[in-house]
Amino acid sequence: MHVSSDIKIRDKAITSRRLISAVGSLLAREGFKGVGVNAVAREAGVDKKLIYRYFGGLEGLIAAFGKEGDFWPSILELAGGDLKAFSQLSLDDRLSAFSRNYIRALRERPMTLAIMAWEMVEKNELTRELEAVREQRIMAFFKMFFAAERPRSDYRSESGSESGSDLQAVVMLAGAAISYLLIRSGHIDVYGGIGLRTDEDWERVAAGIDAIIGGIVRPE
Amino acid sequence: MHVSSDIKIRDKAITSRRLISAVGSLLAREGFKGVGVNAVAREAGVDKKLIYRYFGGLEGLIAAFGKEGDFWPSILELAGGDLKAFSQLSLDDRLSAFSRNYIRALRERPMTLAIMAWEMVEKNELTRELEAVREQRIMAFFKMFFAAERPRSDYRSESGSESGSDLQAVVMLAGAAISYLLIRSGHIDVYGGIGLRTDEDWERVAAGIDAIIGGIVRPE
DNA sequence: GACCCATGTCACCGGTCGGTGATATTGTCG
DNA sequence: CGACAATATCACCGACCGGTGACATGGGTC
Repeated sequence: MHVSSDIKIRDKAITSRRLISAVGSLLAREGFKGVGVNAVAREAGVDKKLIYRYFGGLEGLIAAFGKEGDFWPSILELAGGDLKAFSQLSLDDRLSAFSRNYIRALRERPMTLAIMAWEMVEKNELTRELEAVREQRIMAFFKMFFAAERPRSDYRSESGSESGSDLQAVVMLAGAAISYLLIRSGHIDVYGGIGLRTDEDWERVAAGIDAIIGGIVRPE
Repeated sequence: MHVSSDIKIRDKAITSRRLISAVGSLLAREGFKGVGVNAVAREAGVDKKLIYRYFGGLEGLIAAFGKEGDFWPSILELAGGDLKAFSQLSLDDRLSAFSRNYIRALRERPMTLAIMAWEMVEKNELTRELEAVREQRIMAFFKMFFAAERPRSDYRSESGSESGSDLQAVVMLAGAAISYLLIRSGHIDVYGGIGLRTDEDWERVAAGIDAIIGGIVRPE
């Protein structure tokens, strides 16, 4: 009796999804330390043997989780939701908006922050996946909105160095700083006198980035 | 026979030191995941019971290790070895030198980087100790060399915001960015197209900071 | 010498970990 | 229906974990 296909989907597919999403909720709730074979199986309400049967082990399951989820903000989100409008901003407004969008996007993704914390400590299929996606997206984002813009940009380095490479370094430094502070905000409230809790705190951080960008983009 | 005091020091003192330094070497060699009661005792060649007897447990031992070591660069080191000379540099030269000294100091301290990675993930007596020392030193450093300098500094924010707070935010953002990249350099070779391996890579990072600082300090 | 206490050793505990073989259940198809 | 293969469960393994009680040893004090 092939009852079309409605209720009988209670097999491998649904179990696999249960396991995968168990990784996610466990990761969000307890951090990467809580992600073990036994814990994941318990969380999913499924026998751990199935982790080995369906995914070949925890690594495979984690890799599957990495490929499923979209924990990294899209280019669209980093641009603030409107590519056209974003591309028409001035260079420093673009950079400023990017940093704010980046902060907001990550603050909305505790799971991504958990993975980023994991990244600081070890390498696995999940962190490799996140790493690859991020590197690809951030480079695409940079090339789309900043590198191409360089010819008609209004900044220049006053010293005789190559005028182009610094912008990339500065953008990535800003990203690194934001990432560091966001990850650490999970365990501390203040870093070097800078608060890491409230919206106002993060506005101060964003303003600091603005100051940096402002200085870089238009040295007058 | 109190044989002065030469060989008979084979007691509590030496054993405690063995345990403490075992934490250090284990941390440097295997990262914080390798620091457990059994592993530390094995590394020290001592029974683990003594960890409980002498330190009240692993937490106490780790706290003792934290108080012993000087894993955080001193103000002197961050200033480049000569406080007077450093204080006589121009503001942007001071900031530039600071970022380079900070990078070098941390690159020379893999154990400190291991603790900083640990910090990203959980809180314990060691990370609390490092956190306290760092917060104190970095604030003292900032106040000593930058905050006091503010009155006669030559930077200003063009928008109407308070002119002072930004410098602190920018300095801490630079520190955060450097910390992030240094910690991650343990597991990846490139971040956002920026290399994290060779001296030249780190020189590029330092140059990026210079560009930031240059923009901030003299917007004209 | 006898004593005592600090120091160190050993065996053992309960619990959790990752991993696996045997077995029960269930849907599908001939 | 009967047979079969996929799906799921269960019991169990050895290894390691943090933690502790019982005991050996040895050095200093009276």
